[in-house]
Amino acid sequence: MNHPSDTIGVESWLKAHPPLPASFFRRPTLELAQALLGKIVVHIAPEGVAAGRIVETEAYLGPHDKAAHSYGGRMTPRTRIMYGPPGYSYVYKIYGMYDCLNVTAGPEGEPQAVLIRALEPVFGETLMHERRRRPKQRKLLTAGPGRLTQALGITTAHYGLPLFVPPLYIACGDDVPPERIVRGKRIGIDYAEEARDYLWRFWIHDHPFVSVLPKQNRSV
DNA sequence: CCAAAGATCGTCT
DNA sequence: GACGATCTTTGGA
Repeated sequence: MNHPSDTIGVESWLKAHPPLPASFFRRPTLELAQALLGKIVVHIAPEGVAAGRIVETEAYLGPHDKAAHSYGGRMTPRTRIMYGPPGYSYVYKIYGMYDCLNVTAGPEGEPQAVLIRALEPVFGETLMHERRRRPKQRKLLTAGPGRLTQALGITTAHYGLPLFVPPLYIACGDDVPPERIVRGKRIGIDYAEEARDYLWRFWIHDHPFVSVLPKQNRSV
């Protein structure tokens, strides 16, 4: 299967989408979760380059957030990277079979992160299609945290990498204006008591690659 | 279209 | 030893 984006030279595409600076990540986590919308996740792998625009994120705010892996200040080999500086990859395995990509956030010592929940394919779609075992619906390539990591070839082997240098980085893309950002409750954390109601999920309004469309929406 | 169930293993208790 | 910041498949309406 061929795709128009594959005909663009890899080198010229990469040159047009350089990494954002480390300073980009240095802002309050709820702001970062929104600032990441429209930016592009790029992975340069041996088998090729794949990239997607971020259209959905969730913020996890550390020791006081019952839905966060770092709730209560838990410090384990898995959560360690969240205690470091912002802009690093926190990749974890979920349900034994899927990998989820997070961007560490907040200043050093504050174990916070932003989960990347959905992308819109922008480069290397043929490669993504292969990695995803050729789904029938294009949306199934990258709509969902487990799907997008599989499409981009991201695994727990990429744990702890800086996301402002190759081979895995966040590239400049669009700034999404506030009026196009919608917020709602986070997905799959019903056990988290009061934290289940926090509106810490953000997505681009009406975007076709958003993973789940909830009933209770609210503009930012 | 939706709900239910199974898959499968790293991580923490 | 239990469970999950998920996804796929299946079966019924």
